[in-house]
Amino acid sequence: MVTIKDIARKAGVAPSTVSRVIQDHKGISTATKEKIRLIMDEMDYRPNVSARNLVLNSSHTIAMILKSEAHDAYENPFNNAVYNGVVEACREDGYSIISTTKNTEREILEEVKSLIRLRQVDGFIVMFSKTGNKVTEYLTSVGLPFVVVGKDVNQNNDAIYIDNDNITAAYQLTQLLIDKGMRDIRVINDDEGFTVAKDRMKGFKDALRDNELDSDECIIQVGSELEEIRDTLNEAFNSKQPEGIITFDGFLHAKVLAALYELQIRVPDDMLTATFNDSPLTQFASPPQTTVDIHSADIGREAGRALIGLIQEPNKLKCNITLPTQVIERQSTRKE
Amino acid sequence: MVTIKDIARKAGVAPSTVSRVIQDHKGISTATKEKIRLIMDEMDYRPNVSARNLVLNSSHTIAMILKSEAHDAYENPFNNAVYNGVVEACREDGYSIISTTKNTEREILEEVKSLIRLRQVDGFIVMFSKTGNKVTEYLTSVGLPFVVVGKDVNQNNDAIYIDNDNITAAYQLTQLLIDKGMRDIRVINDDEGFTVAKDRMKGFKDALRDNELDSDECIIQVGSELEEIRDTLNEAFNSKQPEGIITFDGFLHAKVLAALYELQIRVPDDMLTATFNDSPLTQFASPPQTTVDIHSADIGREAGRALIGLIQEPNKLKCNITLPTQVIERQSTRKE
DNA sequence: TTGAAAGCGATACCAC
DNA sequence: GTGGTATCGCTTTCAA
Repeated sequence: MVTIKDIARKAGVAPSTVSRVIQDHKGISTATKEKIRLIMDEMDYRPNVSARNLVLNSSHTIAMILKSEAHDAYENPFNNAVYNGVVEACREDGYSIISTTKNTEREILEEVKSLIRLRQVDGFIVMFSKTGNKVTEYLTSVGLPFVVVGKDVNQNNDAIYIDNDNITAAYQLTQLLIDKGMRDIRVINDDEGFTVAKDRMKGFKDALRDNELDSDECIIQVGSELEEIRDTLNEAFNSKQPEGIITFDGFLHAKVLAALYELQIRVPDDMLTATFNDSPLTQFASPPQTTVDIHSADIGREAGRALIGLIQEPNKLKCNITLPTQVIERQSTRKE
Repeated sequence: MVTIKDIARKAGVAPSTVSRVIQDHKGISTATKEKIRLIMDEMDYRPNVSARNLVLNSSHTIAMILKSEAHDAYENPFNNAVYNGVVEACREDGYSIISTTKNTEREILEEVKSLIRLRQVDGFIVMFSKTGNKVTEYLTSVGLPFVVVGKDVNQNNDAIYIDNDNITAAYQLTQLLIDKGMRDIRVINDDEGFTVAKDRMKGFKDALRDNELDSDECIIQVGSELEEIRDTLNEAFNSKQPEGIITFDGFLHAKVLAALYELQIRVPDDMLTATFNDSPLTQFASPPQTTVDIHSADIGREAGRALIGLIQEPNKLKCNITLPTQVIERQSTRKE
């Protein structure tokens, strides 16, 4: 294996000089820089990550923290897509990723603390946004860089927040259904706690209000089990079957569709359906679903880049990032 | 940060002794072992990974190599599930993972070579099995440990192979359809090259033969685009519409279902459908699909464990691992 | 603008 | 059984 000393010897300079060239240090003549770069290329030199990490006391590793049932987390295409985006961003700069899931905030906090000591993580991507988030509070207090995928609830200037404009997205999706002549539209959701759900709810209600539709009693809260969902829907539809439904997450939506199938409700003939977070689960559903593409992989890529930027330059200005959304209409809202 | 020297000082021993205790070295008295372990606990000592990697010239990192379009690879639930299994196995031993996808074997080979130098990967998980696999040949030649997810095509004793019994699984799935009275069953597949497809094909044909059914002309080869699939199926069904179809991969199957929907072929009323690789895509399809659960996450876990075992003990006997499969019947094959 | 040398934290060889 | 110490590859002062 070729080391920094080999390069130095061949170039007739000291290892420290080579090290400076690697870092494009100002104060090294262009001549030597070029000479040494050439030799590094020739010898196909790659710096040893462990050695560098050791002396810099960093791990070149970031952690991605999810909050949910482990099983669900890894099956939900949204998380996978974001993860892949993060992977991409990390590869560009040679970072590694640790990804963990816990169910409660307490457990997450433990994990975060242990991660900080145990593996020397350089920063965190927190995959959820909530008011009174203990995890972000803790990270702020210890001063470790982190970015949050979600909304900046209380204008936290210690971190970068990556989000879509979920209010507008939900407004547009709802408007699409209203434009189809739907008057009775309901929302299906499984966890009210997250900011993303609140935003989507707001967009939904705003759209109803602007179209002078009533927004009372149009929220259906469900669990995560298929049978449970089916029964809840069945009961909710008992008095009056809505003309259209919007689910706040694509993964949940797949279960809703399976439930509708069991209830013998046909899409789009009996009911229009639409959801958020486009993925194969919605693209290749039967029928393919109208969704809001929130560009999950891009969220991940931006989150990764932002975090790495923060790690390398902790004092840089922390500006939040809002990614565009796009309503994709498919057959689930196309009644002949 | 507490280091090995701090422990040594507090215990009144040399750093080397502490190091030996960490490795549970035989030749250290139980008394000192216990004493030092206590102190390590008290001081909440964690070995520095970078330092250890540096001196051991290892990276504590394994690579997972996929062969397909990047986009597809990360959307296919099978790959994600296997990956999660690998993650779990790696976490147990503190290993990190690099995952990459390339389209051609040439590109993969380049990536592998570069990975070996660039990041000092300790071993590989090769996510495909083929006859004449250049990647496994190369890895064998350089002597780096690797495991293959797939079938041991030519009794390669230099690596561990993790696989299901795909022949039997396909046989059982086919038999299930035959038991439903289906006589005209077709297979849909997108890539014949992989061993897994060959095995499933054999199981399928064996089942037909044992039931005295004709197996000619029952293979439908499709591409990966939805429109393409729809057109191919439409044409294939033109002369005679089969009574049942089996797709060799669950991700492809989702597209097939979407195509059937467009062609206005109803499942299970007009046609029974079944596939491999159970996932949310098949569980929550409309209708939920009969599938073979190949326990993808377990494949990943076993692959990870096997690889780590190989890394830590390169000369240990390399025995292949066969995981069980399980046919799960759902509504797609239940005609009222 | 460059060089010499100390040191990051852990391991393993050679002594005793 | 245990201790002393060179070593891994790189960065970074301090000097020149």
